Amino acid sequence: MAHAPKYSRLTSEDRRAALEEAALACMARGGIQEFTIDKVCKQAGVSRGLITHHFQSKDGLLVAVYAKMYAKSMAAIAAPRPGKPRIVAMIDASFAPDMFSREALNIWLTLWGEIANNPVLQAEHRRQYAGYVTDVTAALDQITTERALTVDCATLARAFIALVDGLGLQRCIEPRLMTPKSAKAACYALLEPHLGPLH
Amino acid sequence: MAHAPKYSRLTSEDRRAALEEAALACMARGGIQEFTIDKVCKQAGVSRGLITHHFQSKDGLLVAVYAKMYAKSMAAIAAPRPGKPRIVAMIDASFAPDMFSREALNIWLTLWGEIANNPVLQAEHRRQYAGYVTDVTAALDQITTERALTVDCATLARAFIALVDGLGLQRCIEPRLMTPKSAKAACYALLEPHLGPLH
DNA sequence: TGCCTAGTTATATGGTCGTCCAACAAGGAT
DNA sequence: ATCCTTGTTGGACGACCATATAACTAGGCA
Repeated sequence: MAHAPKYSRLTSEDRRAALEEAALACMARGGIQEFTIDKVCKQAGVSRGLITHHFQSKDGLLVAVYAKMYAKSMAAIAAPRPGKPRIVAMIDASFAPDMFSREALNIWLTLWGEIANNPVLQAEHRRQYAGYVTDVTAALDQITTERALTVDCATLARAFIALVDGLGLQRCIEPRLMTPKSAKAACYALLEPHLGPLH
Repeated sequence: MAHAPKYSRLTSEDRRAALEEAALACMARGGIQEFTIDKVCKQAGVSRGLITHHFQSKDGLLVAVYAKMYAKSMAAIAAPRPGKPRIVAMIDASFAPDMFSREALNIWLTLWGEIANNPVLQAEHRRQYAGYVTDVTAALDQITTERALTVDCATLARAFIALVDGLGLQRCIEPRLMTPKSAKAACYALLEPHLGPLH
């Protein structure tokens, strides 16, 4: 009788992805307090040593988690919606259930808190964030060129991003008081006076 | 020869205030990682047992710290500036050096992260936050009644608060890229299209 | 079938965490 | 000058933390 394997071996790539997802689940559940080696490994169903093996250190996992969260968000935001301006597609994506949930926003809030105090993560953030600003600016530029407006899109983009982050913060802290609908309305209240009607 | 005292005794009130200030200094320096009993007491120059004695638990200190930070901010925001509308005074205060510093904003970011995951602090937040929304709404109402405008001030207030928080978040993470000047400009870009010129 | 690589487990280690508690002493009251 | 309240000290305690390391084994390959 062949003995059943005590565990399954994954490729390095697959195991890394599984650990990153487990880490996201932990962060979503309880913020930085749940982001410990023990809890992430228990969440993933593996033993404690694997994080050191695949990510060298806890900071290494943290950077990978940030990169994964960033990639997910950018992919959702970049998805085009036929017939709609890019900025409208971005707004729709930003406040869709997957991204505007307490769980997802709790991950972002946790990561922000780490970025502010962890130099390693701060470096990773700098590397990624510029791309987001560029994308939003381009989406605003699309409108202003179509409509021959003279608006400082870079500045408006920074304000828009801050507003989206702030709305997410409030949603995370008190989901009942900040609905996707009112969040979207706040975005249009900022943009439409400068760009004209968007929807 | 009279022996020198080994330590000085403060009133319960004074010692509590000193410990709260020490906790704020720790949070400003390094977020939640620096907010430990050992580090706060070392910052205050007292021994470890005092926090339990004056606040019962670490959570008790956390709630007191939140209340103190909140009171400081509300006091700064509520200070009137002669000849200016209240909302302009609020904006000026929100982006003054004391409140728009990386240190102060790191405290807020830390507290937000805790509010999202700590039921005790969440309860304290609910108790305090409503007052802030009310104050901002009233400041906006002052303009709309003066100018006979029909604007949904409650909704605009929520958007304004989210924007201020988001601007603070960006300032905390990358102080160089978010100056007080550009932050104020973002606020006026949101409000003035709905209220008319404010400054 | 047997080997070998590399993914995985499990334990050890030294440090830090929050809380508890008994002893101590400062400084006002008498 | 002595007492007493209460603010304060500092060590004990068990739990948990991140990391290092040695032993184990799954599964591909020859």
